[in-house]
Amino acid sequence: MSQSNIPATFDEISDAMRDYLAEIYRIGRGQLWVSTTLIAEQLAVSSPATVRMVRRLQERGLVEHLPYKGVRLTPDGATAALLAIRRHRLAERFLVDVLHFGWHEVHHEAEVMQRGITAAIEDHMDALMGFPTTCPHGDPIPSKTGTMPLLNDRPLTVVPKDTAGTISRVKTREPEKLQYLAAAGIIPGARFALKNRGPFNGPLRILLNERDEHIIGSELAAAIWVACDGDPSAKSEFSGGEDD
Amino acid sequence: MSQSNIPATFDEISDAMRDYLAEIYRIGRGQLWVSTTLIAEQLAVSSPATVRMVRRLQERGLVEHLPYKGVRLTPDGATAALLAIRRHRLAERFLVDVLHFGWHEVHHEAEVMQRGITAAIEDHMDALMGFPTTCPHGDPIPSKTGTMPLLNDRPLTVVPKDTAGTISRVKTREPEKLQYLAAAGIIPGARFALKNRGPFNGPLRILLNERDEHIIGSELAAAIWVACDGDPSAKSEFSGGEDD
DNA sequence: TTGAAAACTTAACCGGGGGTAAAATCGTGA
DNA sequence: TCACGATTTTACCCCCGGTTAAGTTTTCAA
Repeated sequence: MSQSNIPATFDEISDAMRDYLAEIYRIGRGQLWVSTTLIAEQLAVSSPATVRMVRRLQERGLVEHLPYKGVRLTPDGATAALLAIRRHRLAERFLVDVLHFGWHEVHHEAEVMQRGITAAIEDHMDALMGFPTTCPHGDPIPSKTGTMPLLNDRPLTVVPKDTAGTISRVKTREPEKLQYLAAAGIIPGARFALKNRGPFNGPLRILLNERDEHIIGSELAAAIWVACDGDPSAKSEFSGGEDD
Repeated sequence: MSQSNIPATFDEISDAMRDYLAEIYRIGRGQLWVSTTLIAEQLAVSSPATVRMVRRLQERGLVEHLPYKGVRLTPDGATAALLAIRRHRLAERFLVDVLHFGWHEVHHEAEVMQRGITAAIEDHMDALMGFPTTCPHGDPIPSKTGTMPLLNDRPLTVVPKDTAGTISRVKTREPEKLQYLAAAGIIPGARFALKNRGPFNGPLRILLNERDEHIIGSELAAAIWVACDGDPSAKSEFSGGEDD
């Protein structure tokens, strides 16, 4: 019963509510208590707006709120959040694959585009693209039933020297960084091998696709997440993702 | 100056305002005085809601309102209306050509989809489809500068016997009719020749694409608009279109 | 331990967009 | 010409989602 009314909830709430839920999921990875002020900052609205919205979401049973402590998604809230994130990531994928946008410009466009996606349009987009499993930046696309595939990946910055694997995600929204990375070929799916690591968070030297060598500063490296060869391919505590 | 601020106006108004402007254009073909009650009926809202919106649009210089007489678009209002209609018809075309919807189901979907179209997305969609000039039902798509191409066509019901030409538009939103017509091949672009006309608004007999014969009742025929061979190819007082 | 700063919430207000009920106006037939 | 019915507008109400200003509560450092 809780299973069957899940899509109903999603359709009955406003775009703004979906935005808040998705942001709460993003910040707290679907589980943690999240501060209202942080939500407000991320959504670029005032704190009072957030507090009032949190109360509305609580009345609908989508979040729990402990005043002065934080907000946490209920199971229903998490499902709604995941369906919202699904639309966003599908939209990003669509903008890149079908409408030929650059991956650095899709975040904002997708935010607007989301509002124009009905269930039917979502299904047609999904089918046209062959049921993609990730957004252009590598973040997994939640299923239609509201479950998030888990990736077992980590930031390049914590990978030991002489490890090889595959670029899994690029966790930044900054267009300049995204453009630079795309030009360098550092995109999800590319093969990498970590050759060297400078001291004190120094630059990393990687071999890309067994061909090109790149030197990457730590700021950029922190945005690059990778799946290392030999690691099991699921279950990660970083599953939620910071972007999108 | 009035030319250059036209897109600015369009971006500064709400989705609801665009809906009202498009509806006023549709009813009055961009020129006539339109009753607030009629607008309300078409948009399925109350009269007071319409009157209040008309006041807002007037404050922005997009309509003129003579109380108890009616509403008329200003040049700026007409331009904004045409840009809204452009988005709607592009969305319909996109849903049919790219997302493989049936033409009978796109009207409502396009209404929602409109809200998610930015200027950039509009341009990419337009280019991907090769800059289409009509929506799937044959209505012309206004240009980016807000001008409506004129079609010189008329309802099949007023065409004389033994005339040949091309189906130009199908002016109905009823899914059943649209499905029937599509199955019969009566779609914009198809060739027709009017063979016979029954008395007293009786059924019409047409030859389609020089191959198939169809008998069409007057109700259906009223929805079929055609361009007859030999007619000049522009300038029509029916230019605005009743649907979409 | 306590008091100031920071974090968070409440209160009060605004505009957009929807509704109903009642008043105003228009047009027309007696 | 005048009164009645239909059309249209005004007056008030609702909720949503945003704001700033003014409290609370918590935290942290002296």
